[in-house]
Amino acid sequence: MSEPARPLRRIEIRQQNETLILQAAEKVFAEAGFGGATMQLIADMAGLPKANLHYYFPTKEALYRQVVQNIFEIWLQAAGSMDRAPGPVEGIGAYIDAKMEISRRHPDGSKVWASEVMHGAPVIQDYLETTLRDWTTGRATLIQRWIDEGKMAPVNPEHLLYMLWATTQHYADFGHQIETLNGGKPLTEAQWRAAKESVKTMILRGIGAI
Amino acid sequence: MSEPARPLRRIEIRQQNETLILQAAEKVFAEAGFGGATMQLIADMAGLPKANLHYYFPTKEALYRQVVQNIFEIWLQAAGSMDRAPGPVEGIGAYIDAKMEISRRHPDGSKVWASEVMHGAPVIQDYLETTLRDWTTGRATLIQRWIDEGKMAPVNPEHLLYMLWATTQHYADFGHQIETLNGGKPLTEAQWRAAKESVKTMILRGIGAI
DNA sequence: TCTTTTCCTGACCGTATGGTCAAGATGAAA
DNA sequence: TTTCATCTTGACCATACGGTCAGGAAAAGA
Repeated sequence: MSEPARPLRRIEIRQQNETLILQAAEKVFAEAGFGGATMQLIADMAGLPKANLHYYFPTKEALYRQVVQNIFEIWLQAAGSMDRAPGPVEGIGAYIDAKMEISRRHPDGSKVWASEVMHGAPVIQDYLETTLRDWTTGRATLIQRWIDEGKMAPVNPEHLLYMLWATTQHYADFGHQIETLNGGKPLTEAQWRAAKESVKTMILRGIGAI
Repeated sequence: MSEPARPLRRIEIRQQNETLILQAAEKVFAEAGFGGATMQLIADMAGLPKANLHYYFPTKEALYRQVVQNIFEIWLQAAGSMDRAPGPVEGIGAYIDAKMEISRRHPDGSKVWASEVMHGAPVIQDYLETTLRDWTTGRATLIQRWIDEGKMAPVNPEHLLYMLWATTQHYADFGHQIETLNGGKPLTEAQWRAAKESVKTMILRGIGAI
């Protein structure tokens, strides 16, 4: 029936349980918000006793912090897709693809991130002021270069970035609304493709790149 | 110093206190989320004893529900700005203006709305399925007509609407992030104008209307 | 004025929550 | 096998929360 059940090694135990807890936590935090989430609920979803959660993560805040940081890592990964591109069509196109894929694969993470920022970023304010700000100014410079090279229309780089974030993350954060308007059914594979294409076409044409 | 302090009439008292409570509630719900908000905090912010809140609103849910409904009303008002326009430039332009103005004037309301939808719209699901769905299909038809009349490129109307919502509401929901990237200062009057223009230009060009 | 209705609020209650702890179980090391 | 470090967990605790209530204050009506 089940696994041969070889006794797990220490490191395996730790990693397995931490992953289990973090996955459950991401889901619960996304569904209920930080204040609405309870350690008991996360524990139940992870299939562990509540006291065990506090063994791996001393406080609810610590657990939440880890969840948010993990999301930021994913976010940073996608951020790289914009570089090493000869122009906006490839660079911004790839970035939209990557961010749409995140919205599809990690909707809970995206919601936790949105919630965190909406509440004033109490936990990741320092990231906003360092990593995110650096990334943003770097990318704004890149966009400005493309503009100077005549590869796209002279748009405000910051507002373009905001539009990219807003539009792509909307498919995760407001996924429930989209699903409702889609007759109560999640977007199909084909609909996701259409969404990506729509977003890419409208934005790339909007910045005069195509 | 202060007012002559004519004793308030019943109806005045009721209206004044309800408004006071609703304003405080909107702020607290936006800052802390439904789960993180406490009746005590709302009461303190409104300058009333907690028991008085329960006199006007029987439960926390009832108070929250009223806050969300008020936001939906504002949302619906802006929704009208898209009609009675000869084409996308005027219609969508006006809609963007209206929604950007809401993001600026009612950022807390926008956050509460976003939070509500992100958590699966437990309170306003029926609105999504009725009013919002009707409005959306109606506007999609309007956009399709503009496309058929050759006034804009053939884009998917639904995804255009999502982009409009996402982009405009981003300035409220992620206002903290934008403020941080703006050197920690809120957008100035001029920056808001620039934001509006950027959004309008990029989207209207993106749909081939200009 | 007297009566009735509405408004106000301090004190209180049951519950649920985040967090603790001590004692036991289990895998690693000697 | 024996010893040690890590992991597990039921029971427990202090606190904070949503909500109640009784009794008084104030306005409206007669």
